[in-house]
Amino acid sequence: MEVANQLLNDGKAYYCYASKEELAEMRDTARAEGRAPGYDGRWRDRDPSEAPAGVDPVIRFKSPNEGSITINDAVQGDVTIQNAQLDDLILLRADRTPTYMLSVIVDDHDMGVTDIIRGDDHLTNAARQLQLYAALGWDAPKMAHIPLIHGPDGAKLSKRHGALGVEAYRDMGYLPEAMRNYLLRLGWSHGDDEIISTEQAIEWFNLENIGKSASRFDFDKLENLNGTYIRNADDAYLTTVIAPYLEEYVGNKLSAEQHLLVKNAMNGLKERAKSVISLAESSQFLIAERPLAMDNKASKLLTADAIQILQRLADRFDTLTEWTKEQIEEVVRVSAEAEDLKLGKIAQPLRAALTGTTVSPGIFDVLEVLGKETSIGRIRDVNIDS
RNA sequence: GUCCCCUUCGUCUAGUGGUUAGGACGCCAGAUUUUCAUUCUGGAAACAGGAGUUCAAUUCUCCUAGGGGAUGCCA
Repeated sequence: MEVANQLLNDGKAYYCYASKEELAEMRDTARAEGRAPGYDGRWRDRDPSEAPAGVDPVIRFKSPNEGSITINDAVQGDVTIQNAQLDDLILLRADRTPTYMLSVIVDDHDMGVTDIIRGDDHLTNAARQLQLYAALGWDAPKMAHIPLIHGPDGAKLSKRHGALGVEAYRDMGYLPEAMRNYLLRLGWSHGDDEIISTEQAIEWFNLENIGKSASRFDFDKLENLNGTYIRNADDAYLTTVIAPYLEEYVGNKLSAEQHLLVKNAMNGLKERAKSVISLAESSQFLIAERPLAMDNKASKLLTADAIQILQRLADRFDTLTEWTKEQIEEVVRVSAEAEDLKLGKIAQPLRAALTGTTVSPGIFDVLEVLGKETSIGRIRDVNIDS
């Protein structure tokens, strides 16, 4: 690369023939003596004519040994590092390819990058890069080094740990907007504000309010945030989001009617979901084939007595000419009275018959959304089963 | 080892030289309720420790401890 050659010509870089073994030895002795570890600069001023035969040299940067360099960081403040602490880094490898340190510098410069925001694990790199910028006579970009995010146990995030890509969080059922809100709040604040939309975040975000300490990833809070975003989300949008899960469940594409069915039930469904996954699961009963499979708790509710009561209820439903929530509720309440039962006693078995589970949106909503035919059909299915 | 950074409830955080140290998640209790949720009310819960500056320190300074990061012919 020309930049490396330019530094070479300016006497700001040099060839180094040190072997891997020598390097390891330098590190060991430096550590033993309590000095800064790293290359000791043995080829810094040596003439290339002394080079050992058959060794492809690397090109090292002749970094200043005296004084110090201070990084004017937008979040860390002024951080000063002694130049002596920084050894002569490699610019070009033995095979003439550039190292990361050289690449970023010239890339950023060529691309006209003005601001660098990255993890604070790059803080010492910043010092080295600043030296390089100075040697090249280039203006250094503004820098901001933000704290790292740790795993739930306080350890550094790793592949084993939860530092997964965004797709992983999507697959766990987190909405992108909830994820953004959570991450934003992790290390940055705007007073006591917690729920911050993406639009609001764009307007408010700044570097000054970024904290300096590392934070832990807390799934409980993420989940809570996810729940509130789901509750506030548009029904049609949520239906689209869970459609793929439902299609996997039924094994084929959702029909227009099924799609509509789910959308119509969404208002009650989203109220109790904390993730896209659980939302999809709680929606399954809507599009399930008759007869419904009962889960354990549901079948326990369907005693012989309960089933008889439900059949009588179904008969009453038959006589309805209008299938509206009000009509349905009226019939159920009247039935309960006629059977001398509390509403709950009839609502739970009914829920079991209609959904196959013990958990669902309000029972009248379920009835209405399912429609007269399906509702009565599912109730009668229960009779036949037993 | 050396260098750099960090430290307010369990977690994410607000905050000020004088506050009952605030909010959120979680937790506990209660209310509402056809299930589960939601919602509402109340509660427990923190300024890491030690010096110093000051009439007064959570807030300013120093030290200690603890945590994190960097120490590659990786990026």
